[in-house]
Amino acid sequence: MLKQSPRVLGRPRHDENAKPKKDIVLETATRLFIKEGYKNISMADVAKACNVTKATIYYYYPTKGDLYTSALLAMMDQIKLSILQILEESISFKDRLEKLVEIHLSATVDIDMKNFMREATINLSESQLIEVQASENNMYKTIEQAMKVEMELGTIRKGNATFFAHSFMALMSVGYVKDGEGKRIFQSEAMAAREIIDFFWKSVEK
Amino acid sequence: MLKQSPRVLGRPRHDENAKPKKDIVLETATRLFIKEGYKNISMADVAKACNVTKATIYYYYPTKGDLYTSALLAMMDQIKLSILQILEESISFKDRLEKLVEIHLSATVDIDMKNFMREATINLSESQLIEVQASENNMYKTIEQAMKVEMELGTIRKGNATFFAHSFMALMSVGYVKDGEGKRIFQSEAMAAREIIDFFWKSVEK
Amino acid sequence: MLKQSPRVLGRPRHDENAKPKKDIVLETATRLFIKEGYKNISMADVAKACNVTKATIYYYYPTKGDLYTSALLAMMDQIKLSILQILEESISFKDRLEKLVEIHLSATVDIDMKNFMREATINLSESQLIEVQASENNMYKTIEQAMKVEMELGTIRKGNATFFAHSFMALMSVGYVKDGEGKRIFQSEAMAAREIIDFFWKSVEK
Amino acid sequence: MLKQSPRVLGRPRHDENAKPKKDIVLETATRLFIKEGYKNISMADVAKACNVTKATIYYYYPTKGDLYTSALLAMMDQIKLSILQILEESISFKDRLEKLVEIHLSATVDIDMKNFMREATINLSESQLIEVQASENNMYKTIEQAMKVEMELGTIRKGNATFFAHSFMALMSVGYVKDGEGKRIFQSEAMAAREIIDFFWKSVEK
DNA sequence: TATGAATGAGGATTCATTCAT
DNA sequence: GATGAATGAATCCTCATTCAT
Repeated sequence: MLKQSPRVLGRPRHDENAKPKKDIVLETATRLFIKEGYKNISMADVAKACNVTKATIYYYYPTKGDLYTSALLAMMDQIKLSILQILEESISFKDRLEKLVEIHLSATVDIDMKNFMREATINLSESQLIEVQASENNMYKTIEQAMKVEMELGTIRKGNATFFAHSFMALMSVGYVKDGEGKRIFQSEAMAAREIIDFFWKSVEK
Repeated sequence: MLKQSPRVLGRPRHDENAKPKKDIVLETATRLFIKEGYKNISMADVAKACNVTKATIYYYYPTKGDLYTSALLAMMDQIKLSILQILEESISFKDRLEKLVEIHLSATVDIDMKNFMREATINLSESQLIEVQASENNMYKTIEQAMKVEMELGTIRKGNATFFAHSFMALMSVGYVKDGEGKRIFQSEAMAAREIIDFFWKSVEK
Repeated sequence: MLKQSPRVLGRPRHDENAKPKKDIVLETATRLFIKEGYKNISMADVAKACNVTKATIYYYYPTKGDLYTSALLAMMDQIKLSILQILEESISFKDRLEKLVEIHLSATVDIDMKNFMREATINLSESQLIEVQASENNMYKTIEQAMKVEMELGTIRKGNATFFAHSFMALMSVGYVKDGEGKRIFQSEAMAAREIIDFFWKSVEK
Repeated sequence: MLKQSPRVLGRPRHDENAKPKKDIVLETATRLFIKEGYKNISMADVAKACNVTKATIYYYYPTKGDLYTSALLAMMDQIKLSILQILEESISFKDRLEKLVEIHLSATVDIDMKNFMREATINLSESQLIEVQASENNMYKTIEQAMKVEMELGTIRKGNATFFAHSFMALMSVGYVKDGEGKRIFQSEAMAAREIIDFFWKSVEK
């Protein structure tokens, strides 16, 4: 009788293409935390979604708070990067902002920073929280910096750049809004971006 | 050292001046849920804060979800009422909006509707969720309606009133923002309101 | 405008036909306990089914155990009475037994005495248990007595009357049995009674 | 006085001679459920009796219903096996039945299948109940099958084999009966078995 | 007679975390 | 590296019972 699944003997060669397990865990956890929040996702949930055991996760991330911290940092880092990239393009500032909004609305289900920061405040340790806050601040500073530059260039009126940056992010999140019947109020991300930036621009133009 | 006398079983003697316990529970729970969110507040926490036992809370609210639902409904109702009241005053629309922002920034720690709705989505039952969504919708409709009226009156430009309403609320919540060092970016609620409405008004004026 | 439901003023005349509340409670409780057992029925369940408050039940029955005790006693008493009545009829003993079986299979969903006695043993106080056991014994003694009489009369063979009585009751409960597909193994109570008594009779006839 | 050393966290050192904890839990739970029933035994009771924590039990059995289901299945399986074994012996059918009864009366405190099935019906989930019912059916089918064989062989009269099987089990449980004073009505399991089978045999012999 | 309000004790279940292997 | 086995503390919820009215 034939053996069912013939496997090569000995230690399996490491699959070069396989992602390190640590990264799989982080990505999976990030996705879950975004969807359901810190308290609604258990370490068991993450483990199951990764097809590993809880102990494996603890091997890489000493506490749940650390995993959450790592997830937030990675996420913000990525957002910051993508913001930087778009802001560097050589189209008008207004067009850059519009592109930024469109891409973000397309890329994610409502990543609400305020939410993550709130959960961080409540659930993380002091040191973890400081890390996360620094990263968030960094992310906002990126936009703030761009606002300052454009103020200097005269593209937009002079004003409180921090306030402008936060207003921009706040308005961006309106793109996700659904009305009373559960329908998006915009037909596409592109249209949402257009309307949002038109609105924003009126406030900041000279 | 004196032992604290343990509460007694049975119906307590009624104090005419006392607030109904059901209201105390609701108010306390609302406060806690606002501060820490659904999952971070246990029924035991609420009970302790009310100085009653858990069973007492269950006497009035059959599940934690029901308590949360009631808290949200009451809160939204109150917000809606206060919005209505301010919007009815006989000062200019811009001034009414400014007053609205100032009062809300003063009255509460960041009541972030998006947050509550998110927790509702994740944690409530279908029927509870529907109730809460209806109430939220109602609240927004109040502002939307005012926007429509002012569009007709020609005070503001014609546009998507739903979008205007949500943008207004989104910008309002910028008033709570703190910068990298944990300092509020506005010195007072009045100043925040002034700046926010100036910003908003540029977007909506004719 | 008309008042909605005009009621007669003053204390309502006591409805002579209305059953005393105490009896309603007992009957309702008995029905529930039979269907679901002691532990699966809460005082709240009973109260709800009676349309009164828990406190009302406690007004009549000082503890849940007392309510259960009363329910069992009433039930056994009634069963004993109906047994006595049937056994007194002037038809052959075999026919009396058959009638007894048929009537009991028709009257109730499987009233399994062993079950009640077990729950009594586990949940009742010493004194309550003694009462119930006495009553159960009494019920069995009724049948036992009949067996003895018939032994004397020569209708059935001489043997252990206690054993006969219990065998009779055990066989009676086979009438409720369902097979693997959930179908009753007898088409009617009458047929069940016939088959059961035929079976029993073979064992006890001379 | 010595404090009992608290159990330590984490995976305990493995003792080769020790029974798997999963089995210990199942056996203990079975014993307790038999004695006191589903609702009267809490997970804490089981845990205490096993000298493990509740969490350990949940590690192996995801719900109390699952534990009960497993316990019933194991029990019925064992009973079925022992029935099969005895029925295969090369002594007369009547002797085999007698042995079967004697062994069961000796082996257990009144394992009342009807009781377990009732608690199952009330407390288990649909799917759990189906499993248990299948297993119970299987157990009865074993006896039924033997009855059929003996009918063919002419050892007993032809009749409804399902009814015979259930009657047999019903009569067997009479062996546990105690009279009014709490005394068993038979002096020994052997005598009970003898009397029960004599009784049963009269009903089924040709 | 009847009830509304409240409690203390427990019961099922979840979860972050630990540790020997 | 990765895991299986186990825990302690908490969480939501139920329930028998009590007592002023």
